[in-house]
Amino acid sequence: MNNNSPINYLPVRANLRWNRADCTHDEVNLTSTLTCGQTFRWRRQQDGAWLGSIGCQAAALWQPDGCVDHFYWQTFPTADGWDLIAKYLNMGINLRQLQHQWIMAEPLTADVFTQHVGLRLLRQPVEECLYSFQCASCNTVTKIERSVGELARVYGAAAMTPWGNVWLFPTTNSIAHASEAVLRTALWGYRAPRVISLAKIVQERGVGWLNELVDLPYKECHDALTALPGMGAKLADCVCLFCLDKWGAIPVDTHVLQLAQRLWPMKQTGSSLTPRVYAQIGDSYRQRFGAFAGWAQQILFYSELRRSRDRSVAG
DNA sequence: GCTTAACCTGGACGC
DNA sequence: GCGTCCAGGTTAAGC
Repeated sequence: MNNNSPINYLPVRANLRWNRADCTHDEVNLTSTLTCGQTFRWRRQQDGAWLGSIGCQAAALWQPDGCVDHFYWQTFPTADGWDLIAKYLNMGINLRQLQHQWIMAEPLTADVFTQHVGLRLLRQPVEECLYSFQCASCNTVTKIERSVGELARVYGAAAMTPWGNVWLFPTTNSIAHASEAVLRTALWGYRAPRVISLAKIVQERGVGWLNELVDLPYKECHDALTALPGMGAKLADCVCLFCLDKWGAIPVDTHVLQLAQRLWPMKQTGSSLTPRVYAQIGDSYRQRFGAFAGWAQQILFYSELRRSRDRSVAG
């Protein structure tokens, strides 16, 4: 059975009791949401369940193929952690209404938004996002997934689930004490010393410092993050957008740059992603899509990522 | 303020 | 089988 097969029977596991979540006004497409490049550690099991972790809990999610108005969930080891799931999936944000506004504002993107209904932005634990994206530089999504998975397997704690152990993301303390040699063998390469140094600095300031960034305005939050070693504008925007509720943040990478240049050619922008071009691209998204521009950007990014994958498969 | 090179590594691709 | 290129970036040096 491959992972693309339609699986429309709720997985049955010993001692597992699924909870159902109805989401009439805040649709969810689990597959696109968990594979759109904002997180790297959710794995689809053979029975169709998605298995991953959120902070210090493991979680299982399941949804019939093609369905976006409900899904099933459970958490481990503490069962029935709906608050955790709801916060993680940003339930309460009316995505359909947003997409309607985006299409009205930018009809060129209508096809993309109607193809990807239910792709939601996650609200991830800051530590996982901060350290995972350290691995993204000059890398492929497949290799980032492997590297981050190895980091968790070696330095994370295990949580038991009916599918077996799930490795929780390591704490700042664990990463600060990690071995550079071990991380290098886990495909982190030259990024290994960077992530360890970053963890040491966060450890000195206290992890609370990271979480308190959510209270700052976007600009101050971004400046605080880019002041950290190894954190450029793009990674800081990833953390702002995926963890700290800065929904107007636009992480501009090669894909986002190409997409913007194709959709909205700008006289000034060159092919290099200089700070000026970076700011121009971000502004062009915010002008079109408003306060939730980061949500719109993620859907457009996912579409561009799939386009680029399809091109490479087609040769 | 812009460009360039260095930093790791494995998969894809051409030969 | 082998060589080359490229991939969600950051940083520092040189111009």
